[in-house]
Amino acid sequence: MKKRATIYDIAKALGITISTVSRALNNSDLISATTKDSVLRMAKQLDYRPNRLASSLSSGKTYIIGVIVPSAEIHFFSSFVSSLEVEFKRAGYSILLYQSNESFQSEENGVTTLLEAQVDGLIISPSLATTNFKHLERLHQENKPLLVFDRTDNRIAAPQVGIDDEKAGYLAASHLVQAGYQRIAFVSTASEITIFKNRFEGYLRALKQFKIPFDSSLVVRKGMSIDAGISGTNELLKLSRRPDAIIGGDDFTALGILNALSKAGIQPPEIGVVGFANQLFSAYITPSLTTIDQQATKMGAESAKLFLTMLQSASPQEMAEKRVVLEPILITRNTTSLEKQVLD
Amino acid sequence: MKKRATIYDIAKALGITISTVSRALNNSDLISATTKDSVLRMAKQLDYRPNRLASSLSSGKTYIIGVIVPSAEIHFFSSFVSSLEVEFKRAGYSILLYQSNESFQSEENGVTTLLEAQVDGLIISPSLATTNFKHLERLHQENKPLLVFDRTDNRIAAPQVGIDDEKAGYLAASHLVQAGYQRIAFVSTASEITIFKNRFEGYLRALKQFKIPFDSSLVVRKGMSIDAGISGTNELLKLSRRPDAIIGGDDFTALGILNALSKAGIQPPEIGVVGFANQLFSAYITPSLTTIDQQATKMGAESAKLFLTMLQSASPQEMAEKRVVLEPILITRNTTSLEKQVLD
DNA sequence: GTGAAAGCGCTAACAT
DNA sequence: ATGTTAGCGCTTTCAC
Repeated sequence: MKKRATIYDIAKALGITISTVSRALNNSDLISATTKDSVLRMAKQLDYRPNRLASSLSSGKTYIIGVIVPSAEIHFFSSFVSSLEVEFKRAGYSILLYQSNESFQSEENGVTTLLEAQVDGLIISPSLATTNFKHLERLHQENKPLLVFDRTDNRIAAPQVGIDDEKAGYLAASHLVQAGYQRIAFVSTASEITIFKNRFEGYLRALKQFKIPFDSSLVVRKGMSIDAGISGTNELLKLSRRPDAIIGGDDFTALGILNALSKAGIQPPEIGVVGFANQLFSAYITPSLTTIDQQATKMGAESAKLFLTMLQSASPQEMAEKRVVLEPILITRNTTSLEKQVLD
Repeated sequence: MKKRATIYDIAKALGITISTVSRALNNSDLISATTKDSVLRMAKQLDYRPNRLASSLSSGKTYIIGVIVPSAEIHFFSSFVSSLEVEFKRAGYSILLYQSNESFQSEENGVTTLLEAQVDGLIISPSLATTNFKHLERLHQENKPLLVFDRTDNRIAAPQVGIDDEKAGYLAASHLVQAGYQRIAFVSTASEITIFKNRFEGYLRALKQFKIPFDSSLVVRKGMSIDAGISGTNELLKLSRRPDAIIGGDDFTALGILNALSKAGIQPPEIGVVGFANQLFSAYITPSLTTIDQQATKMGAESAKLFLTMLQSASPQEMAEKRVVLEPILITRNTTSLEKQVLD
């Protein structure tokens, strides 16, 4: 295992200095074509590979972006990360990945870890447990770009990319009303996360618009998961005045809802069901699930684009007010309608 | 934006030298408890945060592991990465993520990028397009751990973690035979990737064992995707002697197969269908899909465990022969059987 | 137990 | 166009 060649080795071999080598390697314009050429040639000959660490230490830029997601296993997030990585790679940036696992403390540790690794900036979707944002202020202090996606919250002083969650809730509820449903239940989380509150607001707005009285017994907050969907539905079915439609907090919750309904001998769209997220499976289950698409890929691309401009900017702080709000997309399928669906 | 505190600041404030500070911070045992204490206190007071970059440059260890996957969007891989990240985080390592996007060139670039970032090692599942492994030998040269997962290949000199793919193919085919099917088709990729060849070998072994003649017209190699499943199935249905069961290269292919069968008015298990991967959706589609589970989470955990021991080892090269072979798990569902299934 | 000093490999003024 | 020379912040011998 012989030592890696450094710019010193190139300089020595060529009888020039390291600054010249460095310039040649970095394509500086104040260098002669011949020198540049011989340096490049010698670099290849010595199998030279730059040590980005040394460069980073000296220049202060690592070309690494920290990304914190609740879980990389959730399709929405992996899809987002995937899209982000593609865009960043193109711009010469890499992604250091950290999962908060929906834990606030883990998220704090993540910020620390990534900051110590000297990332050039941080992109995050806060955990469900995150209710204060002090740990994110450190990015400010270090004058490093911070961007929040999906679980946006105006209490965080940073640009944010997400969907219009109020509208998403509205879309879900109004779609159901227009499909003829009247008693629309809502099974979701008790989390104080802004986007979930907003979805609920949208649901309320739709009810109001269509002059449907709000009935709090139709709101169940047991979390978001298959199990939560099942137990929430069972609870709803016990009501003297049952719902005729149920909105799930996400597609997994909706899956649980479908399962519980099926066990009770009810086949949607007899009772309507709407999910959130447009998980891959939602098109393929039977009945296929009506849901709201969150545009993970587009969100990733938009986030990358915005973030790259922040990285150029001398004072990323000034962009803190920036918001990118993508349209939620209602995907109508068989849990709310009897039309034949085709897999695509 | 005042400058971050360094060990120099701590040293100056305390009237001691940076070596002492460094030792105290790193919990060296040849330091007095009082000094250690005062250093820690002062560090906190100055809001000191270590610069891992500097430490890495000096020590040669970054505590960052490069991970190259074909795509972070595929559930198997995101699930693997997620599991890996959890285990590594626990051991103080972070993950630098790179997607090859099934391109050999991109994969090569990935190796370069990660190596320049001075990762402490590399974990990879090679792209479908990867047929030579020179780019991975660089890890050897730098004496850094390399681990291959899932798409294992004995031509790579590195420890490998995967499932027994021959057995997986065998399980799929023998299960079908035992369920009463006789003409079993195989829709997969033409890729020369070892694991796909092995699955096919397993399929052949099952046929042989049950004395079912091999019929090459039942083997379709159009790739693995929903579309490939659809067109492959349409092709098979045109045969004068149709198959009575079809194995798909992965769950998406199987999804396409189901779709094409449904269009042709055929409802499994009339024709049996088996997939690979146990994607999340496979339990929830109708009919639910019989498939082979690849144990992504366990594979991630096993990989992390093995990799961590390699990181301890002075000569990780010596572990190149190490293989961890997980059992593929047959998940029997409704596409091969009429028993009632319950969502779990 | 603590200090002095030489690096780690590169960047970026400043000089020439 | 090229060279000189401080660093970047930390680790790690080697002394004392």
